Amino acid sequence: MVTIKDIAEMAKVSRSTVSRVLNNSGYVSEDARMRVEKVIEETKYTPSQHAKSLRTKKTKIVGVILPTIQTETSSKIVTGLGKEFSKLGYEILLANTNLNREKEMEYLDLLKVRRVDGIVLIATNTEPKLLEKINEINVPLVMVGQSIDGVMSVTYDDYHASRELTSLLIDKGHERIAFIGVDETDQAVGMRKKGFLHEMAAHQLEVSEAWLEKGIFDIESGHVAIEKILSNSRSSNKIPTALIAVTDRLAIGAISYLKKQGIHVPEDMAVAGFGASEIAQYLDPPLTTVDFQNEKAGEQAAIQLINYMHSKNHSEKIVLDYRLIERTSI
Amino acid sequence: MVTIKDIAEMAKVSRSTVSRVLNNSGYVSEDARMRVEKVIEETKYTPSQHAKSLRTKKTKIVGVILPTIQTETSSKIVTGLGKEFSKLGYEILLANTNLNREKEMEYLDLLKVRRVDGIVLIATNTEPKLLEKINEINVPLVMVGQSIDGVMSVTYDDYHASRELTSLLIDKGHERIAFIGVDETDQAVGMRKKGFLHEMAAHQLEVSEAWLEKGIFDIESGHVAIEKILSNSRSSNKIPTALIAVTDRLAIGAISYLKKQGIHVPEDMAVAGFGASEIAQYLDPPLTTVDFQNEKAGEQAAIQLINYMHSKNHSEKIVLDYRLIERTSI
DNA sequence: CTGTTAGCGCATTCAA
DNA sequence: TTGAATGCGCTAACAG
Repeated sequence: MVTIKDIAEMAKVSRSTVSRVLNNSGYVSEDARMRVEKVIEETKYTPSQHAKSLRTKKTKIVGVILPTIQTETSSKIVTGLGKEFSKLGYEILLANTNLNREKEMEYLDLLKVRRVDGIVLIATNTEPKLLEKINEINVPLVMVGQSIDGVMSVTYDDYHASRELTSLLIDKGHERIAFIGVDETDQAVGMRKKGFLHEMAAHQLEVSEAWLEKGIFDIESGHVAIEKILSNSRSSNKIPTALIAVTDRLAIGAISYLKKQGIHVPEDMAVAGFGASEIAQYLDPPLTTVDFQNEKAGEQAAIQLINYMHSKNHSEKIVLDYRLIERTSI
Repeated sequence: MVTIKDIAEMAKVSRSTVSRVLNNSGYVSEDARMRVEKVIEETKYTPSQHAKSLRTKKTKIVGVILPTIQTETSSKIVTGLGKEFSKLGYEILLANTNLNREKEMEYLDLLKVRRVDGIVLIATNTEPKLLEKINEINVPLVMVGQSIDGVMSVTYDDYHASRELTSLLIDKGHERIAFIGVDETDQAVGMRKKGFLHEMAAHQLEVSEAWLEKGIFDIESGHVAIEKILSNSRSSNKIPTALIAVTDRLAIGAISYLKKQGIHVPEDMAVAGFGASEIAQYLDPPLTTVDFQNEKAGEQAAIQLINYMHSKNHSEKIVLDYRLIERTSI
């Protein structure tokens, strides 16, 4: 591999001069610059970013830890991150935990070893051990989707979005509303449940335990959850007339089951989700959902991290706006 | 930042010894090892991968260039790649071109600058300029989804999958089949069209130009394409009874339009796609599609690249099997 | 405007 | 079993 030394010799200048033309820094005579550029062109020389990083202490790499890349949420966030980071010449080192929480910790260490300039953590929990590790590695870090005290973050307004969605359903005359949530260690998504419960309470509407189920983040579990809800509530004869699922995928799974059972959406049961997945509008019926602007979240997180790394002004916590998308599934 | 030198001093040994315990190489007395490990633990020392790379000429990073992360195809491939690479301690540097072809070239250079050990290119074209650049940078590289002579690759059997799908439709009595393709520079997807045309020809079935349209890789353009096909063919009174779209998303867009027009699927028009997207089975009606096993493609590509990098046996070209998934949309 | 020098953090001879 | 010395490829004073 050809190095800066080779270029220097071939162009009959010193390595410093080559470095100068490489980085456009300091004075270089037109003559010298030309010679150097010519040699670089001829040899197809590409400087080693590693050697450079070793000197400058900047890698221009940011690590992105995520639970899975196979959701629209994650991929949109990553797209947003990429847009902003690439503007400044940062590249993304991907750390996919595949929903394995221990790996979240491992990757934090690993990214430190890689000397990334910063880390974006698309987290699924807010356990104390996580905060501990974050402090230990001492690398600029921003969380997306979850929030911990003392850590920069970009989050969604899950709570109010959920209240508003619930309110919308109530306005439409629904009094028995079912809810499919997820594991409670996900605090952010937990706020969707809280918002739902509060809004119901605010309207003096009771929520039966029979209407509350949990799924994981796939379509199939939406299917399973609504099945349980129906069987739970059939005995009490209090069958819900509406359903809120914390993700579009859960909602899709639920709708699929309902259709198979001959239960019409929205006539027999209104259904709404969260996430504004691309597919939502093409479903039959089109799905009511909440747009959390994931791509924008990614962009904001990138900007926030960049500002921090460059010690510019940066906000500690950013809470993004949401947008209710009402469609005919309710 | 604490370095190997600090550790050496604190443990009262030389840097070489620290290096030895770090890499488990050479002889180290139990006593010395203990002291070093203790200090490492206390100081939370993490060795710099950059300095290490500079010496060893190995970065343990592979670059992945892709057109967009926001498709199931890409994200599944990346998941597959991640699985295999992480087993060997390789990390993934993500290079998202956002469908910008010039960036494909730029990233090839950039990854060279980063001294990645290898590159996975999820390509959308096979232009000569691309091959030129690949040869120029001279970094181990494997393509996924497309194939060029002299470049390692993992591809799908687009051609036969398409023929088989077409054949299935013909068996079901369809004689007028429409086809939504994409830009022809995508050779791989182009084979799906070729397979379709060949199978039709093999059955002496004519294909009207009016039934051939193109979309891009989103749902909306499926919508638009089928609209055109219908208006094209209405005049000739040869309205197709079936439709093949080269991706599930195109098919979904088409179905959405058909439903709005009161055209029933599959009674009035059978519809099939490619890609086996997760959503396909939950559609109404469930979509017939072709599973190309993208995650496996990612795994295979990773294995292939790793073998090449370690100069083990590796196959030049891998063609993956497909699986036809027949559902009630046809 | 340019070259000399030093050193980033580490692995790897070579001697001891 | 250990340490001293060297250099990976580059940037950044500093002196000229």
